[in-house]
Amino acid sequence: MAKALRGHRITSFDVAALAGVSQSTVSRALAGDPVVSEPTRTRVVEAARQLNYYVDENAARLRTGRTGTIAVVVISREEEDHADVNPFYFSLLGAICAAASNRGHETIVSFQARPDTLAGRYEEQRKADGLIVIGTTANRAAWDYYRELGEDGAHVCYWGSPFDDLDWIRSDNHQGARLATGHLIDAGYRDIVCITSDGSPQRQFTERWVGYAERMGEEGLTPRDVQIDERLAREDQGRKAVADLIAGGVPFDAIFVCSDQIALGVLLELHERGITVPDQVGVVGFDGIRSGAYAIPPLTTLEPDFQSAGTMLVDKLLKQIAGRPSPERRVPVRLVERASSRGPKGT
Amino acid sequence: MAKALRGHRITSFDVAALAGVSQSTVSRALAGDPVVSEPTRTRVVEAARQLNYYVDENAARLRTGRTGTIAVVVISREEEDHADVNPFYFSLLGAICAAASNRGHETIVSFQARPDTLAGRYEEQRKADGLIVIGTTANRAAWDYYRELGEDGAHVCYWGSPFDDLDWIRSDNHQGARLATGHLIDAGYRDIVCITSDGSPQRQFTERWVGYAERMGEEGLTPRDVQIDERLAREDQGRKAVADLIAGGVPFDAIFVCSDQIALGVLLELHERGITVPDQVGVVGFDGIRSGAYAIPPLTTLEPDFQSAGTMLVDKLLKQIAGRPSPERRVPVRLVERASSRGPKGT
DNA sequence: CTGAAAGCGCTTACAG
DNA sequence: CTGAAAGCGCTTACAG
Repeated sequence: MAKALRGHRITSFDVAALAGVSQSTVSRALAGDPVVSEPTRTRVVEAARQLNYYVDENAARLRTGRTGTIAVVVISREEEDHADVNPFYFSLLGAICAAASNRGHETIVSFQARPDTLAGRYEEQRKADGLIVIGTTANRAAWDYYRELGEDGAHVCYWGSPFDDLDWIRSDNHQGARLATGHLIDAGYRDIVCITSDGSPQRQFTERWVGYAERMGEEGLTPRDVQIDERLAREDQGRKAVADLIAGGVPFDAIFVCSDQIALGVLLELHERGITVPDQVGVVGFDGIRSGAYAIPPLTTLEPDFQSAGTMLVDKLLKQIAGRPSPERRVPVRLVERASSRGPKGT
Repeated sequence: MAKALRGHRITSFDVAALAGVSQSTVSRALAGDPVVSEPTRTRVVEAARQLNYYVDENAARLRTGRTGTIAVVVISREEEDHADVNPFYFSLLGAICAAASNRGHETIVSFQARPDTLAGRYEEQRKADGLIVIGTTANRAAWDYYRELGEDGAHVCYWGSPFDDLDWIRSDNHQGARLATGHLIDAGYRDIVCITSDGSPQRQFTERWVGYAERMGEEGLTPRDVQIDERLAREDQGRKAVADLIAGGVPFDAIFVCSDQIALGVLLELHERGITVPDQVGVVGFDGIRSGAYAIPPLTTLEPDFQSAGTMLVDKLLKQIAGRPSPERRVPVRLVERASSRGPKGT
């Protein structure tokens, strides 16, 4: 078998010779063309097995023009190490690869950060049929680059795009924020603030803020926001927001944080200041990253259904390629109750 | 530009016509062949830019036989969700993709878990020039599958292989374990136990145990191990090991845990039993996963240099493909001191 | 149901 | 330094 890889390459002609049929019949038989008779197919398959033959995908793709491949780009911050990419995107990446595989597609993956090395001409190079872009919205240069790609006619789908007009999938942020806020209210918290950002390109934060504010209003409570400093690392954004909140002197007994990564910083800062969670202050995050389960204390959060997220992204892209519309945009989220927030009052 | 993707495909013949040269000159010019004169190259490059032309990689690969692509397989447990893959492997995956990109290679990524859908004939299908396998050693069927691939002549490199005879890269486990043990000893801990596994395929655990035992011996201390139950999830392995340790009645004041994931369970169990860390018991993990930084308390650990790990894996594979030997096998690790262990005595 | 032939778009000896 | 031509290994009309 080593010979098959190292020496003369086995082609469909070799299989044809062994099976006693023509090369075109080999191609049809292995592609599963129903026009081939069953006895012939059996002979061909057996010959291919004996010779350890596999179709050369480059030749097949050159001929058909289809690649059966999806490119996935993970955008990170320019200064960020690859080991420090938000684990949320790693989980999403895993789900996308799995979903693509379920649909019979290969995935080529690329981490992109520096504006001078952005790459995405996958379709022009016939490396992929389309592109899924995920990752931080903090890297504006990257988002502008991929937006342009789409305008040039490439097939692209996004997770949580900063641009509303693109083909995107997002968490059900509105419903999730309502769930989080309702959960805190039910637990007896009243002075609930929201750590968010409305100046950032991160539309998801705005959507979460709106859901929170809406639910607060329904209860006759006043929504109040603390804006993060986008220039800091996520964790430090959380620390600083808590410092700002306390410096502002407005009383609070719970915090809805629009991102788990930021919430981890919030928990650290509260801990260091001797403020006990969940007794003095309840905290709820958003995203369901696994670090939350080991935080001080374990973080209540809203977790999107990653498997659905992967499948929806892949299916949306495949439909876009096929020229069919796909209305689905929102991934369902569920509340994961942990120790950073009390349970419903009286429980 | 949209036309370039949607309508007639732009080829090197179109570029040749616009630049007023032959198709072969276009190919040479864009490939950077130094035989092409500078004025000619400039004209060709400009024509390609105008037409938004990119080389069809399928045609190029068919012709050259090289793919410029590395396949990366992440093995997970059969029952495991893709969102639950050990974050260590996600960090490693990011580093591998980055390193491959630095070497001018594309990466196709696949998550593999179920034994009936294992896939890896990347070279036979001419999808990649070689394969890097990372992930849990708990999935024995998967490791056997990829081992066989290598025996069939495929180019494969592994992270932390259960098989010593394969071409692998691992953390410098021996040195790391010595660092961890020395750190605990310096802090004044004496009854230091090691949570590990010697029956498992995970050779790295054995290597860490050996380094720990060696360092203990040098200090005249008795090494003692607690074996994990491989059937459990990593976190539960840690919880159970602590329970076993306490049930055994042997005194301990520090634990060196051979994996961060297991250590997170250890911390939770100690916390729930009211055992304070680092005062009553010091804890050190291994792997440098980011969740450790948010654990109760933040986990002291040994972190491999992920960037080196990615580069070493890619370079080892490329050398294997080129038929050249590569002696490098060990990735340097550094001690990351956090609150789960005291500092050196008197500090 | 099967076969002979064209052609996908490149790279690279070969010739000049 | 540049061009004409062969050929990589398939898929798929077309013919029978």
